[in-house]
Amino acid sequence: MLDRRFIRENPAAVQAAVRVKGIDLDVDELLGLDQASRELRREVDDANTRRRSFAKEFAQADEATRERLRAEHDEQDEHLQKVSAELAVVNERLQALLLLTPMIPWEGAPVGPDDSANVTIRTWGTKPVFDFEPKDHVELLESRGWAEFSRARKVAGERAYALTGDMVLLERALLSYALDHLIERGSTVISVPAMVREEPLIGTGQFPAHREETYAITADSLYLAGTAEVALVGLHAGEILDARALPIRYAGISPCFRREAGSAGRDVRGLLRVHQFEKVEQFVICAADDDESDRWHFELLGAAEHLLQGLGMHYEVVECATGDMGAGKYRMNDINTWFPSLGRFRETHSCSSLHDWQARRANVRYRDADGTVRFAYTLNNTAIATPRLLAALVENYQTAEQKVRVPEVLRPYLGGRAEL
RNA sequence: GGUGGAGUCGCCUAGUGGCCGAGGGCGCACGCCUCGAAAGCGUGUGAGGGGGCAACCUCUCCGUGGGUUCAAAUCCCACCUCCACCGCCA
Repeated sequence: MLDRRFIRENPAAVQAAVRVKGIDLDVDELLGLDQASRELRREVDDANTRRRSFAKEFAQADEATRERLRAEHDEQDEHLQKVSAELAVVNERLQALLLLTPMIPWEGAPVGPDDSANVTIRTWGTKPVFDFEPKDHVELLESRGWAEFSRARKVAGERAYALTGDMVLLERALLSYALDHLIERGSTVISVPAMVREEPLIGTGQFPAHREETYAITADSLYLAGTAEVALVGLHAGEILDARALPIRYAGISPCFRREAGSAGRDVRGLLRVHQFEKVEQFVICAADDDESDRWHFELLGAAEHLLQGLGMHYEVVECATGDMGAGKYRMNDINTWFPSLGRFRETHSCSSLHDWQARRANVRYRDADGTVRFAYTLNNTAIATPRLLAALVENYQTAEQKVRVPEVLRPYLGGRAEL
């Protein structure tokens, strides 16, 4: 969400952002509503001023005068009611449009409608070379008895899965590896609610634009969050933080739920796109400073790369295009990890800077050293999302004997085992 | 699921219809005092919006949303959260 004043003063920049991000938003309507809202507000304010002085007068009047005043009041009150109602209508529509306003993207972001316009900015490592016919993760897991797919789908429908035996341990190892590394880098580990209210979903930006991607628990007016980010933003919603408390750095772990409504029929096989997964998410709330935000962006990205390098996984980092990054993002870098079975990279991480777009929605502020209250900046990045990364891992580390070699960094979490 | 209590400007608190357009204390900031500090004294100290070149004027917010009233922190209704107890329970 953008600042109303900013929109008023920079309509062309907002228009441009709407265009390159492919947002369905009528900026002219927004500007008109902003103007109308301010005019009506002025009228309501004036009416309230009169109402208040009227009450004073009434309190001091004698009974006869009061009778006369009551009649006057009805007229005034009617006007106030009418204007207030008009203002409420305008504000409701205005707020709905404001929630759709996009962050102005970084000027270096490739302009394009979707991820086809993303640009690879570096790659790390090399493709694994196999002297046998490698299996994809589904074949491998099934042949080793490491997963249940059709049985799980009997229980929970399409995209459901159950990990078995060593796969459970390997997944847990991946998560532990990520948590331990993020602690070392200075984050606070935190496990957060996966069931959340509507407010934090609006706060992060999932709602209203992506409502259909979220599971609703209607009986309790709760939703299943698609990422720990929702709770992490929500934790500090409405707060005015002390500048000395910043940056706040979290490593949040939670189950994540996604309806994948927009991807129906795609990647239905295996573990690539599932409705329920586990994720360690990096999240930062920092001061409203572009340079500082950039530093954290690369710190988060660096942490994710470090984890992948430790695992010895071949990956590429891409600069995401304006149409791919989402409304709230200032800048987004995805990391795509190599999947031998696909013969290509596939998104496993996403690092985003949102500047104050998210903090403004969630009302996360801080008091600067000079006493000024500002909206904070927020950033987030995947550390480990599994089972997608787990699938990549087993595909990359499979042997001719259908075993899986364990990367050095994970062995401490698996009782020192070098092979599964 | 049930019963009872509570939610006020960072923290604690006063406030049961108009004097609240919210008082006090703590904390914090600045000043005086001091060689320096502490103590003491003094001054200031919530957020958001609108108008004005400006000093300034003005509106909204006492958990949230409605309602009653000329007038609501205060009365009524619903909800949220916290605390205590009862029931159930991994």
